[in-house]
Amino acid sequence: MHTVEEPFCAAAAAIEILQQKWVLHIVRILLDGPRGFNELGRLTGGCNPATLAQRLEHLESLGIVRKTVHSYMPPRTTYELTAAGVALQDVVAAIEAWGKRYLRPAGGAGEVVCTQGEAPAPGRTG
Amino acid sequence: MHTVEEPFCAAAAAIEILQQKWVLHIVRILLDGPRGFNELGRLTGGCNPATLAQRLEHLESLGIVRKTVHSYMPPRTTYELTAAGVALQDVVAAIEAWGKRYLRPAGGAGEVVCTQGEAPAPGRTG
DNA sequence: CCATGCGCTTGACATTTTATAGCGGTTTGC
DNA sequence: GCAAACCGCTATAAAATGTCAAGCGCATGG
Repeated sequence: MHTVEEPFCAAAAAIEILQQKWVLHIVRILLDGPRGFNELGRLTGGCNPATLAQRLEHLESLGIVRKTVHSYMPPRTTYELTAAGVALQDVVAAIEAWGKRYLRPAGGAGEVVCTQGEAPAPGRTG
Repeated sequence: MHTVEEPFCAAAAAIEILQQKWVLHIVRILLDGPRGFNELGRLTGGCNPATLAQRLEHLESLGIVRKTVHSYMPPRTTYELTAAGVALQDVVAAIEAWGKRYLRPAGGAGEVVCTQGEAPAPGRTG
């Protein structure tokens, strides 16, 4: 679609994959162990089957997720991370660390970053 | 929309913010220094003004980005990261490291993860 | 037996992102 | 001086994407 100026930016390329809706959630859940399709959908926080199937297929084609069919009937499948997928733990860990440090439980109107140590300014919105 | 089972998952909350389209790109660019609106749009790889404005406003309300209007006329505004925003460098760095390690320049049919170095398994990535 | 759950697809719908044009004005080029 | 380009940013419609609800074929639990 674009990306014509830079030869290859690893960060930008990785971001393109990870910023897709639900991807980071999927990885995060899978980091905890193999999961089934519906189980994964629930654990991600409610990813619908259509999107989940597409994300999973994409991640599988990328070699980040591995799909294992244990039996067609009754249907029993598990998704797990490959080595490349497990390596994303560093990313998820960094995100979680950031969240723990700068995000507060959110009262309801969206998350708010706590600018502790920052914002010497008098204004609000911190 | 959801999140009813867990009291507060920092990782999930942070992911909700970061997985929005262009957010990670914006942060990545801003990590390199303050930028103007249109400049930012170009550097992100072509984020359109409508989305960019919305993302910027959201990030600002979150306290991740700080907007500074130097002059209304001629219009001169700069966006830069707050301390919370700069802290995302760890996340971007982790993403970039992962990308460098597991992503290859992509021939054209989408990026492909290279499972080299890892995967002590006998078969191929499957 | 009937309801439920499994993995996953389909189709209609809602939300999000995109492209394009434009505002008011200053700067640049000729 | 005038036309064009650019600044930050908004409006609009169209396209892309994500969501919901239902369901297939079958095994299990009440």
